[in-house]
Amino acid sequence: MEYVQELKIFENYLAENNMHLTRPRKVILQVFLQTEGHMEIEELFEKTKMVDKNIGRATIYRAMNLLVESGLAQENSLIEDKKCFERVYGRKHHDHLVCTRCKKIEEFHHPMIERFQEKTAKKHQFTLISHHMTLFGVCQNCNCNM
Amino acid sequence: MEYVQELKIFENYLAENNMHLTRPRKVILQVFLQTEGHMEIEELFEKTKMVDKNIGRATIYRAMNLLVESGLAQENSLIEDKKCFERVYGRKHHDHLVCTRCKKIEEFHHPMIERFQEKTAKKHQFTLISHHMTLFGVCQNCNCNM
DNA sequence: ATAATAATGAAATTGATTATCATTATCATA
DNA sequence: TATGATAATGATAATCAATTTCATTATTAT
Repeated sequence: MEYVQELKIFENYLAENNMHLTRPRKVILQVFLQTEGHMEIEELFEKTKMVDKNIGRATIYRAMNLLVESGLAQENSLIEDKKCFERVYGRKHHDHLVCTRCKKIEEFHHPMIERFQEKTAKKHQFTLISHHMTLFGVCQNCNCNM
Repeated sequence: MEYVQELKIFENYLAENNMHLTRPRKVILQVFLQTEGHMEIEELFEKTKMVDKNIGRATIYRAMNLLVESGLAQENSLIEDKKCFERVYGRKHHDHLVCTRCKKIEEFHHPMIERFQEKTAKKHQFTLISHHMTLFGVCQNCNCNM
């Protein structure tokens, strides 16, 4: 079994809340961890079906919420009107750059922006919890093929 | 009739697209312009009902899309799972700071952040079109009453 | 005034997500 | 390792915002 750390975190979270590490949850965790980048429910549903075709969509929704609550996953709102998840444990914080034509997603991190966000929050007397920042543009490839 | 500028912009946009400035559209524009801050469809629906109780929700949805397309309105995703609009014509660009407890929304503008966003896009060879940036935190008032 | 066409409102539809509920699985305890 | 209390599951129904459909009405160029 790979992803020992993540499994332990999930187990702990479940135990703390009197929940069980069931087979479907194990499968969903594995599929989630093995998927690169951003993923939608439907993609996870298709992939879990390969492993166990009995796992239903509702269970995916439920399990993904648990993964977010346990700190392993993060929900992004990159896609309009759809939930979208990505790994967060063991990965550095980053924001996103989305090509509005081909939908390609790139990640970036800008420490100065983060610092200014902190300062802005302080100036408004807010205790900063998190932020969403997404830049929308046209990538080089799409720019050339216009 | 107030908001001569805005009305002219809307009229132009409609004319350019072979669409008509109808009474419902006029009413919706007025209600939209007279509403401060951020508004949801339901709020606009209630307010237009005061002026003309026959205007339906579908017409509000359709008109708001036109207002966005004409550059008078902007759609924000501050509220999960719901459309949210605000005036954009004649107002300065700004981003948002949302209190996660009382849902209060404050506006801010940070030129340095904007500049770094530009630089980041350039570095990734993206032609920047727009961005979403929202900071989530707890406002002073909510912090005290915890 | 009158065609040609656009817009409307009511109702139906969509599509993602959540809730329900009977059944099944899990696990601490005996 | 059996048992019973409880949690989880999957199928299905329900929800809810948003969109589409469509017969009717309004608009505008002529």
